[in-house]
Amino acid sequence: MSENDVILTAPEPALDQPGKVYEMIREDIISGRLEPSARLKVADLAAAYGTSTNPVREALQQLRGEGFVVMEANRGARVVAIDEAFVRDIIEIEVLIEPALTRWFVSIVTDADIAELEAAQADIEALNFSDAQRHGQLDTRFHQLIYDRHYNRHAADLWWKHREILRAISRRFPTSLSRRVAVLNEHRELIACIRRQDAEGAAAVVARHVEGSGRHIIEQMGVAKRNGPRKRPA
Amino acid sequence: MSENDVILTAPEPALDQPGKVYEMIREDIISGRLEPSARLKVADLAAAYGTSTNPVREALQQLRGEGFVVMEANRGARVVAIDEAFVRDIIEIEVLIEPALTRWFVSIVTDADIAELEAAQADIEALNFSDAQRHGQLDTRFHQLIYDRHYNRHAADLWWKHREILRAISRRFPTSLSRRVAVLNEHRELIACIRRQDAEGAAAVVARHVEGSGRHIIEQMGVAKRNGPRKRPA
DNA sequence: ATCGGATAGATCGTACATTATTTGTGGCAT
DNA sequence: ATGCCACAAATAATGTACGATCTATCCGAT
Repeated sequence: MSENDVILTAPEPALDQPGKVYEMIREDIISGRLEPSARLKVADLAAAYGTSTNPVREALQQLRGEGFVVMEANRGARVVAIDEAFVRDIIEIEVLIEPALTRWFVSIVTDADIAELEAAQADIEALNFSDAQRHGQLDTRFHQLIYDRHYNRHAADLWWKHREILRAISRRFPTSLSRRVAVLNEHRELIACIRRQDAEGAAAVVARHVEGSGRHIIEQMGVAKRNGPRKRPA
Repeated sequence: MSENDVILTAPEPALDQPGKVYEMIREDIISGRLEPSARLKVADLAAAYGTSTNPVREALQQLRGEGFVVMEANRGARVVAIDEAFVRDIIEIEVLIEPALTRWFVSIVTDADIAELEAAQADIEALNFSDAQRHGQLDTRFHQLIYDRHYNRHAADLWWKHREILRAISRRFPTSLSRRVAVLNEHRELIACIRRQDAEGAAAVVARHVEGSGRHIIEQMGVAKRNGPRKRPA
């Protein structure tokens, strides 16, 4: 087994429903069980997921189309390599899209929406950073409340895809205390802007929020690299 | 054969190279030979392209990941349906991305780049609308000169994908004279802004350019619809 | 050090089994 | 006679198996 082969060992529970291989591989990429740049051999994956090679190949093709997997002719598939440039590219796009989605949300927001946002934010604050995983879920939910309302499904889906990628990356690194505090403050600011119908203000906060999130991830990636490439957290 | 089945008849030349089925189907979608919402039966496609079902299935999965094809479980694949909302969604994203890409281009542009842009524009004007197909190619090339220089491959690739989709749609409708004149003017304005290092001006022109293009396509779609759905141009 | 064969693995093809959906049919009750 | 439900056949997607072929990579012989 070479340096970065597939590392799935547990033969996951057999699947019955069609199309599930795709979801399982996708989930394993997003959750980090399949590391960036890990080689994806169809035979190994088929064995790991308890299917034949054909569904695996189709799943990989779909993931390729979505950008989660890169394939070279006759050289097989790999999980997409994630470096600083990759994160920066995605963040730059989000800095454009998220403020636009937010601006529109402000124009249609209801009291009930704001109440939901505040409830989500309260959940986050109640958690108080005790569980990074759960925190990520709640944070995603907070923003989802805003973006899922938008009529532009393409933009919302794009956000979601980027979000999942970033979540996969973030999971591999710790979130600094200062960043976590900033997240809470920015959320509060955002709610305040929305409440007073300040679309531009909300958009500006979101832009700052996304950019800060990206900068933090890139910094953490740099730290990890300087500490030497490692397979597992020390 | 039901109302909207696959309409490819000519068995295209046999393919030898791997991965070509994908490109051929993609090209047939983009070129309009496979109409929006056309059903894509793997057996038919396999016959049409002279291969077996397996490569076709994988190609469809990849196209699904890229958004050119939609699939329902156990119900097969269709070319993505294209309506006004679809175009509007894509255009809204491009209105955000293209100005950003342009802004950066202005900051790194060289005299040689400007010369290339002017040459491309001269080609377009020399053509003088005599060939709509060729015009589209040249127009794409013009913008590609700007966007391909950008370091953000994600954003540039996204533009390219959207561009191909829009090209597929545009091909089905005529471009009005007034729109064609506007395109030329906007290109000239854009070059002027770039030449004087006016990043904001260039971004504004591009935003207007994209929005105008989108509006025109949507209008043409509306016209076509009011004239009654038709399979072939009268 | 370079060449050439051996091997691993990807790609593609064929054939067939399984499963889901659609469609058609017939009986039954109203 | 009309409408509705159950069941069966047809259609097509999905999954399995296996073999052929091609490419890249590794390794040993020159």
